Amino acid sequence: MANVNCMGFHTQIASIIEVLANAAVAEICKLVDDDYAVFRLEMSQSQKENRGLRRKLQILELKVARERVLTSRPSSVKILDRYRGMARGEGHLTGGHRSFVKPAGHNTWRDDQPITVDEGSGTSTQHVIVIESADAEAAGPGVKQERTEGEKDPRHSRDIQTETAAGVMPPVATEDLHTAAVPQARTRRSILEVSGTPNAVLKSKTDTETLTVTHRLLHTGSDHRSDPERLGRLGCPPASGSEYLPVFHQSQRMDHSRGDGDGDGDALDTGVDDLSCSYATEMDPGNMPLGLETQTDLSRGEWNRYSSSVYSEGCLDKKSEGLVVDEVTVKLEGNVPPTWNGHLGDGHSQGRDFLDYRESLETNQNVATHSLLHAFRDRDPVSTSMGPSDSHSHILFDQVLNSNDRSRAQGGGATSGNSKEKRFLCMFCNKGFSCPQKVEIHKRVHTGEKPFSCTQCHVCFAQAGDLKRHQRVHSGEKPYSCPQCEKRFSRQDQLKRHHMVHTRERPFACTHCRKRFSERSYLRIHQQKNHSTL
DNA sequence: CTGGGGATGGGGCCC
DNA sequence: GGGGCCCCATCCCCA
Repeated sequence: MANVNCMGFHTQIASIIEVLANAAVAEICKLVDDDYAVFRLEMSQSQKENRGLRRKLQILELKVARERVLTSRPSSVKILDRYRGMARGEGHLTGGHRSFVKPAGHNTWRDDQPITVDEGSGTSTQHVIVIESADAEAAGPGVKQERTEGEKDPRHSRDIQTETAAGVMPPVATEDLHTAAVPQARTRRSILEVSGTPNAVLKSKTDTETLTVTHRLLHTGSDHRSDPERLGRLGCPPASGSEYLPVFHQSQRMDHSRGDGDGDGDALDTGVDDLSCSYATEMDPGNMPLGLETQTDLSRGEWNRYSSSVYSEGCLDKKSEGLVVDEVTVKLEGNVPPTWNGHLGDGHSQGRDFLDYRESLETNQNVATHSLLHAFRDRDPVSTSMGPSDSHSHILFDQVLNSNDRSRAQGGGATSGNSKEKRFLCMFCNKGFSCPQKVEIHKRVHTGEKPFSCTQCHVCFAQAGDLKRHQRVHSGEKPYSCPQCEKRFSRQDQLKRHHMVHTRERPFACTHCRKRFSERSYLRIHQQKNHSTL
């Protein structure tokens, strides 16, 4: 009996302890939640303060840049190189690593050639390059100069000021600028290069509007440098030791400003420790359309190649060494066209988004608008490709156009198919797709973007599956064999096509001569040759 | 030798 | 991602 009472007592104690424990846990949770809420509140306040400080910093930088423009002598050619305390990588510009990428096959820089800055070796200098066009005209090509830190050239810490009447300013040059043809700046502008983070900010500023182009590079692993020779191949050289390299990533979209003027997602948020390059471009007040056209000129070649150069750097990064995120962000402050959705960091869009912006400008300013395809055709064919300005670009351009026509012929065009499911439209051809990812892939038809590069033959592909299929060419893998003749094929569709040899199947009949063919293309060729007048 | 047609390789791109 | 279709290029055969 005593044992029974004892057991009951223990049970009661256990239950009490359990209740107390539950209460304690609940109270702890409540305290944690409260503290967490307070912490989040403090965090948000801190973030707001940071944003405010960043804005102030931006304003100050812009003011400094403008003051330098106003106070500098027009005829002077200077480069101001502010040393910010960190040791600059000696030989950064002259060693095996190159600081910018020059398209292969071009020994000299052209006006419209972009210059990709590679600040991946921890350089910490800040360059303010002010270019006024008139001097550039007078001085001729190659007035921009930059010296490594170790050089004692007095021009090292100068402002470059040139003044040209017209032209486009490529982002920046950091190597061998003696050979660089100085771009003819259409407007008076200053270029502020801030080295210290892998962020490159292009700013085109007027009194009311600022176009900020942010190029963010996040490199992990070792510091890779571009090889101009390899860059010559479609602007998409392969990476050694990797099967293929999807260089453009659809992520990071959330980081892009949408032209709302909010600095939350601006380039300065991308990391303080990063190297950044900032270019402030001053334009004639009230001439924003021209200035923006200047920027869109980048998309017609300068910028596209610029970004493709960066893109090429991404290709050079080894897959095994980590993720490479190449991102370019275009930010508009001020009067932003409502249809603007262009940000070069749009995963796969490359310079094409400038076209979108240009299109939106035309729309918003009641300028005679082109169709998207027309706008595309209006562009320099070179800029439609990922590579340098070689003949392949024109081929690619034709391919893009043809593929565009073909895509329409294959049911493309306005919301082909089931529109209720294909509600994601291609901005080029208005074709509908079921999900945004498919649109992104499809847009490569128009942009010519081919992020997947074969490491063995340097051929680039727009889709990963195409690369995978292609690699059987090198591996010799032919998993599909014909049961009739033991002939082997690397692809199933090839086997299927071959199978018609045995079945004598000829499903495609000429309507003019009743001749039959096993493939539609045979029929088409036949009709072109024999019934071309029809 | 030439041209038409067949077979095949391979890229583009949509589903 | 894979399947499938389209297309083009190339080679070969043959009338």
